[in-house]
Amino acid sequence: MVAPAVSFKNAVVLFHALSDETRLALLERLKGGERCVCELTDAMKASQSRLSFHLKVLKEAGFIQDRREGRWMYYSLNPDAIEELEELVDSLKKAAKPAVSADRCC
Amino acid sequence: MVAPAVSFKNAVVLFHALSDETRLALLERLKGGERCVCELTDAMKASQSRLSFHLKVLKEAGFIQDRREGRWMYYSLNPDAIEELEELVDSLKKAAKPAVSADRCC
DNA sequence: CAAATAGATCAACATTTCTTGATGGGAGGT
DNA sequence: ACCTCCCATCAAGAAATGTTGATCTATTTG
Repeated sequence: MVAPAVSFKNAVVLFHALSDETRLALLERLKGGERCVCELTDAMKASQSRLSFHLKVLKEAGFIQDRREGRWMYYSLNPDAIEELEELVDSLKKAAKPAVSADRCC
Repeated sequence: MVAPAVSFKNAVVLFHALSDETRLALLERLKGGERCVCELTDAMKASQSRLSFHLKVLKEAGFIQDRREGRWMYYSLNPDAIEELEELVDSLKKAAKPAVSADRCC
């Protein structure tokens, strides 16, 4: 048994999290290391609640983690999710037979 | 010059195309080789116009190609797009410095 | 040419996602 | 205790996506 074939649900969550410019920009920032929300709102010119929303999407998809320190929240990348993503993309690559057209259709 | 940093647009299109169960299922099918639309509508139980819509999204993102043969349209995977996707995921991986927290924020 | 078939496209509606501004909660500072 | 700051959350509206059924186009067949 390799893949349930009907559980793309998780993949959908991952890809959806990446299907937004603001969120990709956030990840790009976080590649430089852990950042607190205020730094992020400054850097990208986005309202606080807007960023909070996107950070939540990224967090729920598993791409980032948060850590509280006093009144600041620090966000950082979670390497595990990126690995999971790699595996997904990898499995996409494994096409059975590139050009073999099915015998007959309709 | 490596990346414009403000042109995640293409990445967004790619990831968005993958952020849907129906579309992932379509790609999965196409991994078995070229398929005509009628085969796909049969296999996945989806209305013709719905599939047509999703195939269009995948095509515009570059993941699949179509080829006409008589009155049938055959769709197949486009390896180039998958490679492009791999590069994107790869660039996500290249975090500058994992844990180096920024000095001070707010 | 007419009828039939495969599939794209369109318009209307439903659903989801994003944005904004307001409110709330936890942590420090005084 | 009170005020302030950082941030999450909520509610309402705006915008983007997906669905459905109908129509249109291209192609083949008679």
